[in-house]
Formats: sequence, structure tokens, C-alpha cells
Amino acid sequence: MIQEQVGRTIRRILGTNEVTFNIPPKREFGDFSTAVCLAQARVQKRPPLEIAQELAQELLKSKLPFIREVTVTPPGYVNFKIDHPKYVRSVIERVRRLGPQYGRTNVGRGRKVLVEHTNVNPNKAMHIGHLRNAVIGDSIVRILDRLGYTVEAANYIDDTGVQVADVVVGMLYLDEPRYNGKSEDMSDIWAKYDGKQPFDYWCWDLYARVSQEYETNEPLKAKRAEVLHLIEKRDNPVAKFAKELATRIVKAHLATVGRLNVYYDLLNWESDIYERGFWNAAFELLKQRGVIEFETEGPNAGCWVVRFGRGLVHTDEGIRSEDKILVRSNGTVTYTGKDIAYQMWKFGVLGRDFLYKLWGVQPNGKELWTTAPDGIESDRFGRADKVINVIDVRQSYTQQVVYDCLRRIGFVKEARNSIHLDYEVVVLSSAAAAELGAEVEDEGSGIQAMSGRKGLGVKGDDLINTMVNRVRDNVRSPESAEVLAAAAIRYFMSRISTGKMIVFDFDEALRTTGDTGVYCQYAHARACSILRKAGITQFGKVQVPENVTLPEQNLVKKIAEFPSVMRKAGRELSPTPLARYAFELATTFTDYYERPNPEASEQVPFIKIEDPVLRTYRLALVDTFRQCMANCLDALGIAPLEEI
RNA sequence: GCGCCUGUAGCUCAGUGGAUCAGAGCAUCUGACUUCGGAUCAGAGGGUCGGGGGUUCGAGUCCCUCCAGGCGCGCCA
Repeated sequence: MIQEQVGRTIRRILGTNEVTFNIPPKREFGDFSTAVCLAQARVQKRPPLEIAQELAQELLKSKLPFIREVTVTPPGYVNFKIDHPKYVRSVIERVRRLGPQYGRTNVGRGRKVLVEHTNVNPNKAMHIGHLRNAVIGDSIVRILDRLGYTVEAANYIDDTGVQVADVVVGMLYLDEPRYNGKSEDMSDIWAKYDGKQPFDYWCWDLYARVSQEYETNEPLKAKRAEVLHLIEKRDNPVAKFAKELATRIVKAHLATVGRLNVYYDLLNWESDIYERGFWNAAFELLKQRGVIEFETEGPNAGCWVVRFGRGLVHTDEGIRSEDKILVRSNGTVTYTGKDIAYQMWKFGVLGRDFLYKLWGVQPNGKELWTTAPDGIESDRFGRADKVINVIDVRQSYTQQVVYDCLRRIGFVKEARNSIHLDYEVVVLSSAAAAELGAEVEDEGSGIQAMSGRKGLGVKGDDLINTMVNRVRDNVRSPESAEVLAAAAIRYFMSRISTGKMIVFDFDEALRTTGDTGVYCQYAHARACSILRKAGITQFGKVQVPENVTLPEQNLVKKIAEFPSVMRKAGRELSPTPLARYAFELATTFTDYYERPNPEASEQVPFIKIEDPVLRTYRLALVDTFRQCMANCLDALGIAPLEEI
């Protein structure tokens, strides 16, 4: 906040729009500095040193509240020294006044953002790749919320796709007793699930079995098309069965991500997109605006297409058209087509809406709603100013097609406000894949994609369970183990930039030392423990000594950074800066804890300090840290532990 | 063929609109526990920031090019 204040003043004086700060190489120069005059030199065509000296003069005149001294060093840096006692007091007071609100701003006030994430096919257990999606998505929801946006978290459920159909085929036709094709009563089918393992785990294996069986069993594969067709037709026993199956899997998914504090506002079912005729509405609009054309010749004859690229192109697999097919020659609509309609709904420009029903209340106390054929009308969902779709990078092309179609229809603003938050996938190392019993096909690359069809992957719950087991022995309560495990996994998924592929490694993912969520939790719990033992809950007027030690200065400066880190995370749509910050904050606190006064021959524990003024001051800093860390962890979806 | 992403220490990764940025953790080695929580801390070794070129007073960061790896470009979903 102090740098922002200085930055504003410099912008006013120099008339520039960007001022950045950095830390000088030697402490004597100052607490922070700026090289803005070096950049200005070119613009003003004057020596940078001259500009810097004038700027320093002006800055001294404007009486910046927490600046004690402004100096200039060649070739033109302007350095600032902070009035530490004054500054420390203001930071302590600010954090205490704002409490859990510290780090929140209202830059997004009045703007609604719809963030859609998770979007896992409801036919099997989630794996760690799905976890990455959920963690990134939920973090973005939390970050944007703290920046003042109105945020709606949506989870799209594709309950009508082939993946669900495959598991339905498996349940109905793979083993005895087989479905007779018309009975309403499915109880003997449901009885195939023995309950020995979670339902989503059971389906994981079933899905892999069906997929393998397809390769040799043509009659079974024929059942897939039949089941798919019945699901799309709705209003028949198989469709009802599929919906029930998907619902049970969705419940399992919500339980899995719930362990990581991931929550939603709305579940959007693909079957309701059908039900409510979204595509028809979009199709009419596409035709009206001439975006879509009926092809009468060439490779796409009989299809409705949108013109893209340069027509015919060469690919590794031969020559094909770059035009995008939205309606196949058999009259069915493609996934991209449906997605265009759905994306329009998100902005409230489709002219049609879902019906809604309350799904339940989540552990965080917030209601979860779902779209439903027998729901009620409501105008509270969708209608967003900005839409963020959290989908892995492999969908980049399709997403761009969807957004471009919106633009062509005339929804230019909506297209511009459509953001594909693309992140890289989680893959297995060849070693990890082999450990899971996979036949590693490609020896050369050293990595192996997870595959639901092959049943190859690390299940999300398995990872969480393993982590819980690992920390269990060192915690004071079983609840702490669950929270600590969630912290470790969320942190692990958050600290790596979204653009980087995660080659999953158990040891790295389960590490509890060093740069981990466990370390951050530990620092927080330690602060809580100190305050508990000190017996202080309320701080009155805190007196700050004239000599603020270096560790104290560093801690205060770090705490003061928090709001700008939050803004950066929002700007970059990434939890990575916050994860990084949480760790830096923790190490800075540990420095302060270990050696609050490096000049002293002996370090006195805070709670044993005899001077009541110094004791209160040191403990107030501990409390300020505690609050900041709690807020940071909370933004990362990690519940801060007061005791481990 | 075209497009996107990635390449920083042995390993996993940070690195803000160019500067004072060669960083952290893990691993290795040496130290520190009757003290506020040792899942910690202090210290050491370890780098041509994939190669080359360019712009600039200054490039891990921007531009070009090459190399390596990954992904995408379906009448699949």
C-alpha cells in the first residue's frame, strides 16, 4: 500500500502511467526503489540522473506519510527509506481493523463473472487431473470473490454423452443378469453393484472393462449407439437409469472435491440443455445472421458448417476441410454446436433459460442449485458480464471456435468477455504408470497420459487418502489430518503455473517438508499456539519501538504485500502467486520467530519477554501475521489450522 | 503442413510491464533440540536461464531464428 501511494504520486508528477518498484542491492540505499527515471530519460531526452533529482525534490514536497527519506543513486535510481515505527503501526492497525477482510478489494464491484470448472464426465471416479481443474477453478472463484466480483461457480455435467452411455451399457449388458430391453424395474441391475467399494470406484473398473470388451465384442458395441439414442430420447427406463447413475456419480464427485473445500453455486446438466431446446434457439440465430451454411458438395456435403481457416488444408492424416461442422449430415448437432448455445446462455443472450431446483446445502453453508426439468424459473443464474471456462489446454481450438461463433452472430462484447482458462494436463511418469500396472506403450517419451478407457490413472480420493495416512501420526486430531492433507494437495496443485504440465510423482506430491502447504499450515498453527500460550486475545494500543529490527521490517513489508498479490492472482487468473506468497510469508514469519532481534546476543521467546510494551508489540506482530496467513490460505481454499 | 504451450541448479519449480534477479524447495554434505510447536533453523557445494542472432544504457524477461519435448487442427465427446 505504501508503494501504491508513492507510485500514484510519481505518476502524477511525471505523467507516466507505469511505475514499478524493486529492492535495492544494498540496504543502505533504502527499503525500495524505482528505476522509472531511466525509462523516462528516453521519453524526455534528458539525463536520467537529472530527472531523478527533480523527482526526489518534488516527492519531498508532497510529504508522503511513511517515507522518511528519498535519495538518488546513479545512474538514476530513486530510493525510499521507510519511517518504520510509523509504518509498522499502520500495518498492524489496518490488518486488525479489517480482520478477515484484509486483502479484499472492490475493483470488481457490480460485475458478474461465471466461472465454470470441474466438468467431469459422471461415469467414474475423479482422477488427479480432474482435481487440478477443480483446484484451479475454485481458487479463481475465491480470488475473484475477494476482488469484489459477483461470482457464480458452475459445474457442467455431461450426463448424455458416450462416456455415461458406456457405463450404462456395462451395467445393463456386460454381465448376467442382462437387461431385457423394456422393463421399468432396474433393481436387479442395481444389485450388480456389491457395495464393497465406493460406487464411483466400481464404475471406474466397469468403464475400463466395457471399453476393452468393445474391441472384440461387436454386439456389445452396437448397444452403445442404442443406449446413447435412448438417453437422448429421454422418457424411457434406460434414460432414467442413466440419469440415476450420473446422479450417484455426481454425488461421489462432490464428496471428493468437498474434501478439498471445492464448492459450487450451480450444476448444469447437459440433459437440461437438450430439454430446454437451447440448440434450436442458437441454430435459428446462426441461420438468421448467416453464420452457418448448408454444404451441398465436398467432404462436408449435407452438413451445416461455419467457415473457418482456408478451406482445404493438409494435415498429417491427409487433406481435409477447416470448416467447422455444427450439424452432421444425419441431422444431429455436434458438441461445439451445443456449446455455442450454452455459452450464449451464460451471458443471458440466448433467449432461453433452464429451470432450477435446490440440490442441497454444502458444508460451507452455501446453497447448491441444479438445473432440473421439473424446477422453477429464476433469473439469478447465468446473465454474466464475463465467463471463465476452466478447461484443459487440449480444448483450446474448440473454445476459440465457440467464442468466434458468438462474435460472428453479433455478440462481440460477449465473445471478448469469454475466457478459456486453459491449463496443462496431469500425466503419469512411465514409472508411475508401470507401478499402476499399465503396459507402458511409448517407452521413449517417459510420460503416459491418464486414460479412463484404460482405467489408467491415480484416483483423487486415493491421493487424498494416502496423504491423510502420511500425516496422521503427527497430528493431534483426525480432523487435522484431513485438513492438512487437503492443504498439501491444494498447495501442490496451486504452486505450479497453469501452463506447465504436471508429470505426477507420488513423492513430490506427498512431500510434507519445505515448500509445501504443510509448512504454511505449520507456521499458522505455531502463531496460534504462541498467542494461546501468551494468553492474549485482544490488543489495545500497540506501541512500536523506535528501532524496528530487520526481521520485523521484513515481516511487516511482506504482510503489506498481500492485497497486491491478490490483485495479481486475479489479473493472471492463477493461484500460483498466492501459493508462492503463502510460502514466502511463512518463511518470513519463521525468520522473525527464530531471531526477532539479530543484534541481540540471546533471543527471548515472545511470551517470556519481561518488558510489557515490547512483549505486546512482538505478539501483535504474530497476530498480524496469523490474520494475513489465514486470509491467504482461505483464498487458496485451505482451511487454516489453529492446531496441528 | 499450420497453430499453441514448455525448456532456469542433479530433480520439482518461482521469477511482477526490462534494471539491484541467478532464486526457492527437494536431494547431498556440515552444524543446532531441558527454550514461544524441530513437519524447524544456520551454513556449504551445485547455473553459459535449450543454442544462436537482434533491439537497448541494460534481456531469464521483448523480437527473429534454430533445436528438443508436449498438445491441438474429427460428421469423437
